[in-house]
Amino acid sequence: MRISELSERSGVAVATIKYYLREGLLHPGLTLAPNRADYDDEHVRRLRLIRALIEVGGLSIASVVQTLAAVDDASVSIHDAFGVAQDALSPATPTPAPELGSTPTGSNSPTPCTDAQLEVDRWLRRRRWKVRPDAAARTELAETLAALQQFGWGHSASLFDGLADYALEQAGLEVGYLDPQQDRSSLMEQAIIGTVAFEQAYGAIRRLALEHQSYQRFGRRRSVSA
Amino acid sequence: MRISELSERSGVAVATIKYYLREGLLHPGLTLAPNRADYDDEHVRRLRLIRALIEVGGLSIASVVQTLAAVDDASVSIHDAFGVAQDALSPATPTPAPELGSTPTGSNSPTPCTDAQLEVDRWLRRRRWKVRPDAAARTELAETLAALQQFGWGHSASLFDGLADYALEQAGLEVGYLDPQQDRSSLMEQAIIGTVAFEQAYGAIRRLALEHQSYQRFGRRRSVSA
DNA sequence: GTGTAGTGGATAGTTATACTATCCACTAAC
DNA sequence: GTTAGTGGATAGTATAACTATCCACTACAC
Repeated sequence: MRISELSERSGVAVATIKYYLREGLLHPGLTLAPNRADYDDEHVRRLRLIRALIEVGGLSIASVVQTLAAVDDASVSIHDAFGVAQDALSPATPTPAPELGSTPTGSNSPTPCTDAQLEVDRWLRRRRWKVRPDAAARTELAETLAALQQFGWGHSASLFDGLADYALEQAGLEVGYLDPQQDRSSLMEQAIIGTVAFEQAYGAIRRLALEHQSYQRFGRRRSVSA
Repeated sequence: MRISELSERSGVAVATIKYYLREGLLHPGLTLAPNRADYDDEHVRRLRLIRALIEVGGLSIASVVQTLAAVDDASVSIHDAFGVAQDALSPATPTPAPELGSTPTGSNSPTPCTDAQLEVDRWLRRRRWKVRPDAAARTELAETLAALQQFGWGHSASLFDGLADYALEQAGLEVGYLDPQQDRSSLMEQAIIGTVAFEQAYGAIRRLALEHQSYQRFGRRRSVSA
């Protein structure tokens, strides 16, 4: 298959495919001649996965590269690949804080992130969840906890207990759905798509549910004092 | 309060505050002289909200503008403001598809999005959820359904039934937590932060739970055939 | 008074991301 | 033997979110 056919079949522009090849998202085709290379169904399949991660999961190209590297590396276990995919979904440490005293942050921000971080770590220990100490989701959760605290949504991580009970159950179903007997790359793909797509799905469903519930509670009332 | 003090107290750089003023995210201070304006605690508070929406929720500046406009517009009901915040959280219609025949998409992509869209709309009707027909989350959910279908995660929206039952319950708790007696702007802020932060929190918790469950199922095994 | 740090406002520049377009030597098929 | 198309390289574009510079001016210290 030539690049133009790959483009047609995947719906991805030729220039974009070339870009993905350069970035290492897509394996190069079999070079038949200096200006002739052969692509196959694996390339179509890979492009579908790439587009799904970008469009559905909102991953950056760099995150996709990392994720696909784990998919392709046969020495990475399914479990470890899950970890990579999960970190790729976390919004890439939005708090680098390069330790410069030049930032306008004076005596403010009494490291609420660290407080929340400790709280989250303690909470995870109480629940006996086996997660890497450096899992990106830990930090992410600590940041959302800090934000919720600031705006009057309670102070302790036990705020998340209900969510966690349900998430554990749901994650069990999702992981259980995967068949360890099928071939490794399909299993990986399915696990990764599941990780990103169900997360988006839950977000969307939650927003629909919130809209429905807020209609029940606040609907038809045209404003609430000033 | 002068701009430098506002910067110190909020931890946002002066240049960034000026940028937010230009973009209309922050109300201008009270102008005392051509080069003197006065900012108050409301500005500090607003900056905290803006940063939380951007850092925790990952919203774009444009989405924040829209959300804050709803917060400030006293004629917008709480319920409608929820809708605005929810749409701001959806990843801004990543499928504009400007109807150009020039795109490389030939006869492929048998509008799976539309099929999934119909399926999602039917599913919502079955559940009797009251949501705007143009809610962004509908489209988003349809897209994730299409992705899940493509990768072998089942075909019907009933895949989401469990998620939806739980989301409904959780959304009820969340909306119920809001006190309609408190002043409008605090209520709005709390509702909006809740919408964005709990969504991120659930995502993070879900990833932690997935990691835990995948450890139980796949951990210690070093790869699964090739 | 005079100097100077800081201000508000405008405008221009920067960095990063994700493409998109152009160029070119070449070649396979008509 | 022409020509549409290819692979590969390189350059350009668009957008987002800042960041930096400039400038006339002014409040306050001395």
